[in-house]
Amino acid sequence: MEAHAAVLDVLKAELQRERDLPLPWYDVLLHLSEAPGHRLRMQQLAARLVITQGGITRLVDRMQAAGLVQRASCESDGRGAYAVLAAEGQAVLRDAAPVHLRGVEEHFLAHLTPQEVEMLRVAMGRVRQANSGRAAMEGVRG
Amino acid sequence: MEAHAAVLDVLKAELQRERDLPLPWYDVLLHLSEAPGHRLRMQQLAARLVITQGGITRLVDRMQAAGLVQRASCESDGRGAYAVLAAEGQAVLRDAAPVHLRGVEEHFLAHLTPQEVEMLRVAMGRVRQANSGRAAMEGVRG
DNA sequence: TAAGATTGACTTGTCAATCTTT
DNA sequence: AAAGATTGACAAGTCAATCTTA
Repeated sequence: MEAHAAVLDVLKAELQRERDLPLPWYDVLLHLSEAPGHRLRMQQLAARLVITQGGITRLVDRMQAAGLVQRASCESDGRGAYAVLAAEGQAVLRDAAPVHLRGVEEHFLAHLTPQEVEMLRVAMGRVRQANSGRAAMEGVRG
Repeated sequence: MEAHAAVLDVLKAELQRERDLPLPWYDVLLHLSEAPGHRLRMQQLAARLVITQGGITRLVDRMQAAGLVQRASCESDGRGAYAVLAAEGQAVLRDAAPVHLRGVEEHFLAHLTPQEVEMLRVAMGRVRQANSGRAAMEGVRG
């Protein structure tokens, strides 16, 4: 827990200082850029960032106001909405990615052996899988 | 990152639901109970929780209002203040610990082999050490 | 009736300024 | 002058209620 918090604080401060970009914004841009059509449903995005529905609405609000993403309605489901990567968002991501990737390398990966990295990848994937979506199920036990 | 967020959300929700206790409060109680004299300077506590000075002041404020901790002045340094574990806080910790420990076992450790756990412990200790206190140093590079 | 998204009220933490003591 | 703690103003998320569409 402490390692996670410490690394994140460093990466967050670095991205903020060198590119004036909050880490959650980077995360949104990255996920959108990897998605087909550079777009994701609000729910999908919320799940990937592990935040709530209300949270993703407000986050996308701010990024839309800054011109980094746009909203688009969903043809197949009138209730749904897409968050779409804007051109400006793509540019910002391209600009920030090297900084962040170097940060991850320098402040995290550099302290681990390749074996540790691989084990971490596999083990954490297992943990993530087992716990995804569990917080939502209030009274459920098991 | 996603594994961390997912596990934490589950543990947080569990502790809140079954013992009506926020996870940061548990963390404070735990650190105080392990400290000599059941007390820690505000700074020490902030460092362990990886939050800011202002943040720890407010957190201790709330827990003091709830009767779980007390404040005490420091004899050796008139500027300093201690957060001290109160009797009620000790009771709350005793009551909540089994729930949380079972949660950690069930939602985290159960998905890892003993080898993975040990490697994680060592590797993350290294990462934590390398990154502790780095976020505070604004312009420093290296 | 339920699901997806949004909004209002609120909680909790951050940052920068301030106060006290060293 | 600097360090430890606190405070005011603010940022960003949560929860529960609401609106629209399925």
